[in-house]
Amino acid sequence: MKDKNNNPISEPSLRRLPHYHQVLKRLKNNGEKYISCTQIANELNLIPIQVRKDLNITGIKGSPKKGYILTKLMTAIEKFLGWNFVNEAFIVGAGHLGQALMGYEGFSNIGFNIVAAFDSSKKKIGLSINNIKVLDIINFYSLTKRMKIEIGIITTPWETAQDTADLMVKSGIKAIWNFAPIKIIVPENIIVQEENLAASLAVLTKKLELM
Amino acid sequence: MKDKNNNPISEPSLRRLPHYHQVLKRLKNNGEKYISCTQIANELNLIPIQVRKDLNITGIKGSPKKGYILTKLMTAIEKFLGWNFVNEAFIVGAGHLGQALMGYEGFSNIGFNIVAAFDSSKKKIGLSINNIKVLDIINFYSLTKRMKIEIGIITTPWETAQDTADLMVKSGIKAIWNFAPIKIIVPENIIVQEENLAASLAVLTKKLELM
DNA sequence: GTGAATATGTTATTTATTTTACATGTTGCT
DNA sequence: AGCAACATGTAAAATAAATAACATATTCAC
Repeated sequence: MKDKNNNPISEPSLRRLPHYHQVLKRLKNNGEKYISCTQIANELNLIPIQVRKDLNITGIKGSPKKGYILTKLMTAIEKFLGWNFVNEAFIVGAGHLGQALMGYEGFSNIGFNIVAAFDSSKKKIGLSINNIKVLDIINFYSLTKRMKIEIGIITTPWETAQDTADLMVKSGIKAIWNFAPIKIIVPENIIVQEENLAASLAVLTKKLELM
Repeated sequence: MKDKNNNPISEPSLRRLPHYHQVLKRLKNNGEKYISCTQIANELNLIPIQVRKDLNITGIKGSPKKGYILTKLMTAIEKFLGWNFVNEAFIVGAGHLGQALMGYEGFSNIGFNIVAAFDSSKKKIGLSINNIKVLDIINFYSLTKRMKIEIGIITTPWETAQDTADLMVKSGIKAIWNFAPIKIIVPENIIVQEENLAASLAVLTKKLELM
């Protein structure tokens, strides 16, 4: 991945940035003003150089011997990750997992907002979870178009996940966050982030077995 | 990562195996007997050579011109991933997300079983979700020891995630699946699988921004 | 039967990521 | 003021993963 200035951004680095931010938040409450890569690395069991390289992609500059100004660093990460403005999303599938995401308080801190949920089940339609209304899936297309929503979350059963993805693409969704346990196939200009529990579990149990 | 015979197993390969299995399941219902890497690759928008190399770590042998016997391949993946015997886990934190995991039907297909849940809130203790009882966290230590549970799932708020991890380590848990949005720190002989929504979202929104 | 087509399996190359090494710049102490 | 300590930033090396190239084997068509 390349940013606007053609500097490379590696996906692993991107994934680590929220961790750094979380550590900084804690250290800020301790009253620290400056923070060094070494300190962050110690907190997270990483090595300082990796932290330094990761932070470097946000454009932050530190001072030798002192490190980074904590608040400036936090702001740099927030800005780089786009947490300072809100990304709106629709979620399809108001089952257990969908409701868990709707109820997740942490999203507001990272500029993410689930605007509405959609389901096809009469039992779900009309519910309101954490102030997010569950609407009839029938309305997904028109509402997505009208509100220009660009992010779709799939929390349906696997049987309907691909159909949901197709609907999302047709409706103008540009990025899909897929929690269903199948890999969805979409045109290559659509961004997909797969969140597959079976995959994670495969890694965990294999490591356990080989211990 | 190395297997028992010192062959390398890459984590990305491991994560892709469940996807292959899911495709095979579908194709089996179509009545296919043989399946080639090319077909699997087409289904998943991958390239044949990657599929072939991934399948190779399971030890499966295919026939030139025909491919792999579908059922044998499925069995090989299942065996390699340990889906043929059951991994038991305890979950701590019976909130939205914890309940979503307890209610997730897909785990039984992949040899995973959440035996019991634990929480400290009087409101949660005593509940039963999908036949999984929510017990008092007070009993976690003794029950883990007695039942020799090796996998712990953390779905608590971030404030108590590290304490929960410490409790798990003290109780003899060997592998932790962490859904709390902080990186937990554990002794290096403990396996940790982090499931961080903010990290995934960072990747998704950054790609969207740079589109 | 013979050869073209196709799929596997192995080896080599390229690319991506992590780690190491080193040079530069500040601070704070004497 | 000068020097030691330490942290940043950049360049280079090592490792890991993805991709490409090639050789081998088997089926199917003629």
